[in-house]
Amino acid sequence: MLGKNFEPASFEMRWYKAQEDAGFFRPEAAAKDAKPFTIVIPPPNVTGRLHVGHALGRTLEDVLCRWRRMQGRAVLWVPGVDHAGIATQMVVERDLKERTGKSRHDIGREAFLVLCREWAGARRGDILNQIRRLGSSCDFSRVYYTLDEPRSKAVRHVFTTLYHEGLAYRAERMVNWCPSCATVLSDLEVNHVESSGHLYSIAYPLEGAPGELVVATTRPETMLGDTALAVHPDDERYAGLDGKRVKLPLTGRTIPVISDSFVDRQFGTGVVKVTPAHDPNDFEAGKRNGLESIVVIGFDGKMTAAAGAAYAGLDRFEARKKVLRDLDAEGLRRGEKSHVIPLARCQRCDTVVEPLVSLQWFVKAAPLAARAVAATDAGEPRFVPELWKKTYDEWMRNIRDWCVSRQLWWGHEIPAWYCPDGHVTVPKPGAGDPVACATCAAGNLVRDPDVFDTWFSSWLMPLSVLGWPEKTPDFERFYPTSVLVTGFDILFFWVARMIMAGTTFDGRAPFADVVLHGLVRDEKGQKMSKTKGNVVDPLEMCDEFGADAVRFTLAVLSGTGRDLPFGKTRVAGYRAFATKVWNAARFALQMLEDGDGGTSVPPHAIDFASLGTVDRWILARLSKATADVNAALEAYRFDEAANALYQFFWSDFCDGYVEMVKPALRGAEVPEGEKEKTRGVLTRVLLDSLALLHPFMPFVSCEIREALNGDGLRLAMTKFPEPNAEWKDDGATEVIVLLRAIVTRVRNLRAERGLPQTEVLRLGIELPAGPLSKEMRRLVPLLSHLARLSAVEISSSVNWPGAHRDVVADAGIVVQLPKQEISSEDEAKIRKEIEKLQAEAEKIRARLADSSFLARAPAAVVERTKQQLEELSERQKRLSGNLVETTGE
RNA sequence: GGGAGGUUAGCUCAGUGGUAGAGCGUCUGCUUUACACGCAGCAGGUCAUCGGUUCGAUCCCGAUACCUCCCACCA
Repeated sequence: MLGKNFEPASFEMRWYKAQEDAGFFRPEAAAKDAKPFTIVIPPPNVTGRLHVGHALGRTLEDVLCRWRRMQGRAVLWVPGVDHAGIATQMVVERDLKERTGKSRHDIGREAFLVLCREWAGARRGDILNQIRRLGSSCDFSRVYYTLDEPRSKAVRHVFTTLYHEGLAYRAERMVNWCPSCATVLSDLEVNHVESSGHLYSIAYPLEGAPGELVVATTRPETMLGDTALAVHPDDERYAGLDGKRVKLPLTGRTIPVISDSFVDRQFGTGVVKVTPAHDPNDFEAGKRNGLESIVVIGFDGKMTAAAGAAYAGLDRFEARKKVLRDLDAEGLRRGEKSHVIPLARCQRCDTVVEPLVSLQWFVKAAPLAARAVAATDAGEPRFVPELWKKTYDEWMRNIRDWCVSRQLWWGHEIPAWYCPDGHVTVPKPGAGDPVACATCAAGNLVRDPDVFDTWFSSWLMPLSVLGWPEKTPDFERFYPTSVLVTGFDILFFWVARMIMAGTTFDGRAPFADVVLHGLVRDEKGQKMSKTKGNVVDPLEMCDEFGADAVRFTLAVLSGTGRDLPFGKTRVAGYRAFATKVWNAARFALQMLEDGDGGTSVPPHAIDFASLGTVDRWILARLSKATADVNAALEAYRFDEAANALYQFFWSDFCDGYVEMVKPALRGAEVPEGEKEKTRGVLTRVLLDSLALLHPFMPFVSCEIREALNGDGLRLAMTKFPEPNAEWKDDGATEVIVLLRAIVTRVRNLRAERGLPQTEVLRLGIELPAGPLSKEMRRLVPLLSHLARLSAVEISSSVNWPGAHRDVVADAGIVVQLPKQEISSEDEAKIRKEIEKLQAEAEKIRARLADSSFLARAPAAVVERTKQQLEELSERQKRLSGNLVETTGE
């Protein structure tokens, strides 16, 4: 029996545990020869707490997994956790500092790694339990961790393979350096933010001649490392300057003027200062022109000794101020103006990234991208929604090499060794650590102190999670995976790279489909952020409204564009739906009890043809809803599936069927056999609805089913409903639709005329003789009950003088109202309605008078248009009649 | 600078080449023995603007305006 109040917290976790304990979440629960369905969870960071973005992804994945599982597939949904290199290291470092005041350098690498391992170990279970709280049916016997042994093997295998194929290389390049994180970053980890800055004009006096060259720069502090000025070769303003020298202010050095076509003559003065050590453009220009490179900013973001004694040790931004002051003092400033500059900032700590030259490991991306694009062009994987393929293609086309080394301690160590002479030794795939240099056979090798970018383990995910490069049984059976569900924000970081890895190392795309969902925002559409204080905690929402409601809400919202406006009021709205389901079940239980004193369930076998109209109608609707839900899920339209369910259950089942069936179930005069049949249908519709609902609401569906037939647990493994071709009855549908429309019109009329809802009326329905009229006549008692009618007359024409006349669908209706006179207000309303109908009719008449319309439009459309006109005219005529008669005009 | 997307009811958004939809909200009635997290009903939209294609356009095409987002080493 279900309690009067719907309290999800009282049963949700109980059902989760029962399902997990029963082993349902393991693929072994399915038949041996079942077709696999595989999803790998995008691993949340160990340091993190589950946020709404995760909740969305896990919900959509769980809907798919539970749905496929009910269809009999061998579902493997692998959960996992990411070691999150830089994020974890920073958290542990901060914690260490707070506790002991020490830095990681104070305690050393080994001791620090111990702390990281402890930290991650302590956190790992939390995030997994948070995933459980949502109801996610992952196979927790197969949890992966991106820094565990199998994953390390895969990482090493991939890197060594790439190296020996010439696709991984070590090079000195200008890279993105974060002085605060003290590591290099890949291009993707840098955000370009437009910010207002200044463009400063600085004079460089000519050497050995009067005059000066004025350059415009946004970074005056780098001038200390200038090794040339550059002008465009075709710029007449500066013709003949090539080869001359200028004095570099503040340094005492002189530098040459060179010509190079990379200079934009339109920008600034057309003269560019060249700082090969601190600007990517200048780095290239320096190489082209054989210029010296002077490093004046160090990896700590402070000026180096090479910047001169006056500046050494100064922070780069302090140095900028001092350079400007000093230039002022020397009278070499030539003005400044505001200038919008795209500043590169560290994604993690927001520090301004410094372009610096450094020796790092890179992966040659173009060949990998080519393989990936070849696969996606062939539809492997398919993008959902498709438009993301464009973005992906665009990025792939312009892909640049991936810097994969990081100057961190926490992560996968790079399997590269160096001998005293600096030769690089990378073992062959599958080989152990080298003992001697591959080039010179020297013995004392030193391992590269750096670790890999976290994404360098993530991009192997579907492969490594299933045991690759070993040919494990799981890999053989479950790879490639079925679908990847994730946010579009990591399309490049992760999705694109996984496709590259899959197509390169295995030859197949790692998943058949990739579903990219939007980003969850707050209810007003604002981005959630701690500083704004608008962060919604999905776990708190689960506690307050139930995980079922949270999941349903996320599923419904997932269809909307790029943003999902999520918040309390919305979740509360869908909790109301869960409550509705709960109460409908309580009603059904009462009805079933009334039958023979216990909650026995009538046999499932339903003899469709022998059923009453209402029963046939709801089964037809159920079949349709079932088809819609299945089709929507096939297309990853979670919103459509959820809405179809919501609409069917609430409008058709509760508001329609249940209300129509009450008199039949309660009426003393109804034969027990009929009641029994209806109880059978009621039960069947409810059970099927629970099954349809289960992927979205895996808890309340079980709880109710348990009360209904004592078999709640098995719901997770019950066959997912299929549309039933036999449950189709257009006649029943037509008459019920008409009946409901008539009921609405009568109720509406009462409200319009200010009659109490309890006022009993007489109704005439004008229908031509035929099956519809016959069916309707059979439903008179039901109609009378629903619309509160004292008498109903059905015939091809009903002539009740003074009665109100109207049209509903194809039927004319005639209502005897107690008050003949209508208020002026109502009269105005009717007149307005008539005017609307007239205008509409005019438009249609014009269309029908148009010879080209008649000639070119399909016959069916013309026919329908004519019908429309008739209906409009009929309704207009009837409504007008009401006015004439009642006002005596 | 390059690219993608958006503009539909008060709000958040679906949607279709042939008389505009949902949820929430507003309003009006209702203790109708499953449910006020409810029932019943009403109201509310020249589908951003201007052109074009079409018998017909909210939907297709082009332009404009405004808004988002992504990518990008030009001082």
